Amino acid sequence: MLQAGADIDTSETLTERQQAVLDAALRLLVEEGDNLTMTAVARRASCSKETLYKWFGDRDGLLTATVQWQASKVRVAPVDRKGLDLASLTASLERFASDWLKVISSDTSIALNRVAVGHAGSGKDDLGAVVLQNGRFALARRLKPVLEAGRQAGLLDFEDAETAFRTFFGLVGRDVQIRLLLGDRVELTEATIGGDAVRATQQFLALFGAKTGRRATDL
Amino acid sequence: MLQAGADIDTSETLTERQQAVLDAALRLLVEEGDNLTMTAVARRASCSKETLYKWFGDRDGLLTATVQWQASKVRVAPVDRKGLDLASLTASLERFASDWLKVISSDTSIALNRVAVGHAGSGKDDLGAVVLQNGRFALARRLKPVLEAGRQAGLLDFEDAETAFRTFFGLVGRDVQIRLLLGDRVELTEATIGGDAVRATQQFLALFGAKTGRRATDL
DNA sequence: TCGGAGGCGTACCGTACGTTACGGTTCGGT
DNA sequence: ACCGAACCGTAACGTACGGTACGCCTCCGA
Repeated sequence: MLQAGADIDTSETLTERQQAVLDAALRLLVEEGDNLTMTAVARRASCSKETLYKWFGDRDGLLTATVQWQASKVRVAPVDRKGLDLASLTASLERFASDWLKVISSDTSIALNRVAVGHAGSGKDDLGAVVLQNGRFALARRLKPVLEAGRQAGLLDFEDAETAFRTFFGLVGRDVQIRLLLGDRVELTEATIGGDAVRATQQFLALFGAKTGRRATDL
Repeated sequence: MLQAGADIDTSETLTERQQAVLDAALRLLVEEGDNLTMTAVARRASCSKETLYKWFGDRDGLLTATVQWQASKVRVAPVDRKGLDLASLTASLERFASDWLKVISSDTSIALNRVAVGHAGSGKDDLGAVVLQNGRFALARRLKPVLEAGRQAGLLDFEDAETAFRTFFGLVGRDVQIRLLLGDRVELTEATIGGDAVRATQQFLALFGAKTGRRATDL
């Protein structure tokens, strides 16, 4: 399952300067992809290579630090589940879907996923694990409580929250992420994202909504 | 949309020997990922580097040739749509889902997608386009006629075949592909694949099936 | 005022790898 | 038997880049 300690805080023990360096590295990563050089990072960050190596060990260390730094920036607050009715549940789901689509279509997410996928092949570091933890698994951790609350409120009907989540994930993402990663220019405006969010939510409610007392299957 | 001439036949104008070389390169690609060297390919294929460069130009040429060679091997026959009823439609959809899951979880597919994703960042070649054409878009081309036939037979109800296909795609794949690409060890046995195939098909039919005259939304 | 720590810039080293060059060998055609 | 083309194996070249060493500057505490 590869959940091995990949979500350590790591947000602190980073001085201002180091964060600035990592931001520069991140920007460069978005522009250049995995073929960014230590020299380029040093130049962009206006620091010396020696400092890079002292702080981050080696190239892989810098990369993982960069990925974790970006991950630590997107921590969001959990949703409140008081007074849950169908409208608020729907709104929550739509918001999750919309946020998620915005994230995976952002330049930095695409760049980060690209390098992580590339590195996942020859397992020198665990960039893939880090990205997974702060991407797909973080989303699950945040969404599952909402789903459980919806079930307890009698609005949703499912047996396994994990399965329900994965279906929602599929309905929202569809082919978007792989197409973006492979370089396809998918047009994702605010409008289409919003439309996809409500569509996915409606489809999810059609499959797992409990109000009619009938559902498709959950197997 | 990036459909630019990426599905040229390219299956011929390849001598036996060249195909063997590409097979060796493919095997090496699965083992080593994108950090395979020309020397390694030459050694594995028992040919000289000079030959590699004469045949394929440069490293990128060899890589694209390899990807296209693999793509040309998976051409499958279209499904027959005579005598379509709910049972046969269901079977077709389940078969598509099952085949698709088997493909994306195969070692070679994962390796190919990894290098394509990696190369999609710095666009020197169009590996991403090739993979996309022979992956996601090829599946769409094969599945859409089935969906259309299902609609004409009064079994399915949707407005846009593309949208319906993308939903099916999402229901089948969910988070599997990105997790595999990122190095997560997803357990995909024959049994789970089969189960996922029927689950996705049932969910799809629940959303787009026309028999009850009611569908969720198609937006 | 001074000394040392931290950090910048840069030159340098070693190596891996893409690419080229070259001698030797096989093989089909004449 | 001979010629040339295709090809194998390998050596060699050039370069890019990861990693290190060093000189100099700045700042800060004593």
